[in-house]
Amino acid sequence: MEYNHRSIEQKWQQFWAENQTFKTAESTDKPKYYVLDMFPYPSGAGLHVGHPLGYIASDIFSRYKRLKGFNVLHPMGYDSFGLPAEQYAIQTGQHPAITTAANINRYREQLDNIGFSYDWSREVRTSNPDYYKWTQWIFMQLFNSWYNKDVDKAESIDTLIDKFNNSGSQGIHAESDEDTSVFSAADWKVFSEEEQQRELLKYRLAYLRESTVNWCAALGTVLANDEVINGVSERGGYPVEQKKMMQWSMRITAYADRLLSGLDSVDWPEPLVEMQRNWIGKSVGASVKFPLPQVNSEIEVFTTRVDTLFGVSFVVLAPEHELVEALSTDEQRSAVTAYIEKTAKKSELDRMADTKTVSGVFTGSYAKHPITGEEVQIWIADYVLAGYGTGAVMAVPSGDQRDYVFAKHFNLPIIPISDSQNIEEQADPNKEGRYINSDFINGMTYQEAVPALVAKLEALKLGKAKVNFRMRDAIFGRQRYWGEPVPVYFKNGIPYLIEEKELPLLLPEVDKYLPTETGEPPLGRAEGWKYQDQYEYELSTMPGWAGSSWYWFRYMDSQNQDIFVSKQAVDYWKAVDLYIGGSEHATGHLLYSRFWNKVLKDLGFHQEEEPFKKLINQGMIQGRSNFVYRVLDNEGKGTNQFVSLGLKDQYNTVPLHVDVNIVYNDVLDTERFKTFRPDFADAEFILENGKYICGTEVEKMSKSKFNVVNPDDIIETYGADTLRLYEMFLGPLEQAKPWNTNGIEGVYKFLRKVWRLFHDAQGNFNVSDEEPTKAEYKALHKIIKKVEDDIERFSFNTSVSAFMICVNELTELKCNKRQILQDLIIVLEPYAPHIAEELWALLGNEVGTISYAIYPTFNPEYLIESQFAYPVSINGKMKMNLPLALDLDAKAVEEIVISNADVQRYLDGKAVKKLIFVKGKIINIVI
RNA sequence: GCCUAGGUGGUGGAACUGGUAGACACGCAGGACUUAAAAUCCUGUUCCCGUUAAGGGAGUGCGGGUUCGAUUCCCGCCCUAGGUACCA
Repeated sequence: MEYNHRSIEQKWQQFWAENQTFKTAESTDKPKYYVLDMFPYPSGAGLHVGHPLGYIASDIFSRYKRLKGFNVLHPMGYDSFGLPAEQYAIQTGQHPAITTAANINRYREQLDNIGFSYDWSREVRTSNPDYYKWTQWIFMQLFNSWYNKDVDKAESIDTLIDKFNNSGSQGIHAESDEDTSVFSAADWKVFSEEEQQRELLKYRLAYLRESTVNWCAALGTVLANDEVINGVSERGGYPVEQKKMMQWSMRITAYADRLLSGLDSVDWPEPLVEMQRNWIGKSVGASVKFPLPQVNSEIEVFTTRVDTLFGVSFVVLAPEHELVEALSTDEQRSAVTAYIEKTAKKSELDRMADTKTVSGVFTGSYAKHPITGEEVQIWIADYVLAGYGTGAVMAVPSGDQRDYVFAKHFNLPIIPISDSQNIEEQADPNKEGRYINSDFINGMTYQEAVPALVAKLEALKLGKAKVNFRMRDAIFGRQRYWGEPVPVYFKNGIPYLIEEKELPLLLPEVDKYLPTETGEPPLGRAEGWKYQDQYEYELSTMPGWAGSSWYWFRYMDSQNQDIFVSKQAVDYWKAVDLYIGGSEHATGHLLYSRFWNKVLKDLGFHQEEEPFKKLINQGMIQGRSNFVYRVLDNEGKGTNQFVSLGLKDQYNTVPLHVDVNIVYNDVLDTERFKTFRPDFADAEFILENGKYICGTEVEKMSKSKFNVVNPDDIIETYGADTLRLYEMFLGPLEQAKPWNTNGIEGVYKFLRKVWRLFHDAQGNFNVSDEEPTKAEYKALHKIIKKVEDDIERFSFNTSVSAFMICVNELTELKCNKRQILQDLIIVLEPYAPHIAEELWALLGNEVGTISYAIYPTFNPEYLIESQFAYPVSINGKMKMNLPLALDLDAKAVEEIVISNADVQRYLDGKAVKKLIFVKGKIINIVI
């Protein structure tokens, strides 16, 4: 029988499912290993050939680890709350749960076709009440916690209440809102319930506060910062505006330092680590206050260069700064108002795009320099951003290029502050010289000046050392339907948690998935949706990232009804050892997950500071579009003639996308093309060499470009094993690459060769029990070593090539030895599990047990080179085949006499200076 | 602008700590088997010179450098992709 991928693959997929071959349990006699894929959002379009890339890699790794004797946890699930299902519901009225279930079924079918070794008994779906019960429960833990800076971790809110009861707000070092009150224990005790709750809310890790949010009117919801790309929504590309709203937020900024330092302990790709570092955006500097006696206030600025304080010649406020109104003098008021109106009209995008134009306006007021007391002008300008730092900067034109340009433009003073500065053409921020024009730090170096200044400012209570972060707290509510309800109700406008035994708080039914007439979120439509029939529930739902911020815990113990993960399970599985997914989650999911992981650790639910030890980003698979060229007539209208790529320049043509599935190796199947669209039925072709060659272009994979390739189609034609091997063969895992089916035949041929090697001409399984020869062992042990090395360093593409070489060698040797095959298929199993299982069974092993086999041990003895002639170069130049049976001693090279006549001619009487050995062989003689 | 990754045949790519550059595969050309096709197998395939061959020369984005020897290390530049930005 020929290699029949259809029957083999169907048989084993069914066997694995029926026997639960990959079901995992905690085991004490094997080390554990946790391999996780980023779970997919099940979209209506199903999987295309790009999606499984990372899943195949993780499956290969999981299967390999099993063969290496590890107890492997390799689960899969669905991130099933999200916008597309809801948008579809708005259009069609179909409940998102129905759409989602259908999409999941489709995904599952497609995943099963590829032959993954997932333990499906642990599947999670974030939209299942059994699952989101615990998402809500974790929210409650966050609501019930505060961050104690004294011990640098989150604690139960009860410990804070105790402190308030004992000593009031004194001596509390917490991450909190800015506007916390100062009170004594006695004050606290007489606070009303409402006052107490309002105060506590300022400390909770999940809190409700009036915040400036990214409001997307088109989507009818707020968005987190990572969901806004270049001023438009990540999903849909709709405009986003800044708006003040009461919103749930997560105090992720409390963890900024730990999120940053934790990056040093994980094995992640450098670009990803860098992205998170930039996102967190730590800058070390000082905050400095410029007194405003005229309004009995002060302007606080943040600076990373407090040493340049005496170079300040003016102060700049963002147009949105709260003091702008009070500081505008009557003469300047109209100019200021006009400027604010002008900047307000500019969209976020315009403001970012236009960094060249210098603009700003004088407020008419002056602030006092904190040390010299001199008056400095206060300006407003849109180069200062309201959202970063304090929304105000001290301008040092000699040291900062933006300030320099601004000062030049408006003719403001530029004060040199260092004897090493050159400020003829531009600002000079160097820290090398000694200070001048700088009061008491004159003559000091940078290292001396900074602490001196900070001490002085602290003494004056006009400044202090400060660390500033770019990262903001994460907005946690969405004004949408298809998400987790927030387990909160309101009494007198104060949020309270519902009781734990009420969980899960089920998502209620609504008549429409749109906001209410009064502009409330869709949950406002739910009838009778009140806590204990009297208190209003929170109407917004949780954001998309809620369910994905803890799901790796649930896989450890997915059926547990009492807790999100049992102590026993989490003590065994600990953290994810290998996580594979796309880099697009760098500042979203991967940051939020680390945050929740740390909170849950602080609260004592597990021990791991970081959830994902090693992370690999698989590169995106792009589409590769094919084009046909339609010939245009004299009036420029399309005719029925299509000209092949190589001849198109002789005609006036227009390119048209053509379905890549009717193109093979860029040659168009002209018959199928005629049925591609009705108006192509009588198409005529101008061929080159009897073929129609299509043009190509790399684009995003999308239906409208007819370049979507469905894995099911590939599997139908070539089989899952071929798909798995080919996706790996395509190139390095981490590299982005276009999908191109052109080379797939080579991989398919390889599998057929393996099959034929162990079958006779009649197609009967045929192995020999003879002892393998040395050459056969060599071929085998080369592949054992190579695949092991490759998998350990995630270089899957080179393994596939090595397999091909191995089988070519064995075919050459006509080797069908049982002992060779037995080990060969174990090595092959991670990549092509179906054919491996089949051959394993044919060899007479217990059916379906190859996954539990032991990876063969590499024996280096088989790889020792025999002493034949090989090329040697002299001074790295000429090469010759040296029949080297010479007994050479590298220590005494000068004594060496090389008798070979050819070599002597080249040596020309010169002494040998050095012999270069590589892997025990001489490869170069230096004379 | 800054950060990160990368630039190798007609194509995808290989070369792991500096050691025969182009493995493996696709494509292409020629051939075997076949009435024919499919399938399979064999040979060739970086470029230039050389009638075939033997042989020689050039060659890993560009220009230098270190080394007996550089795709690999160093310096300067060009280009591509991803991220990020008046971040004070």
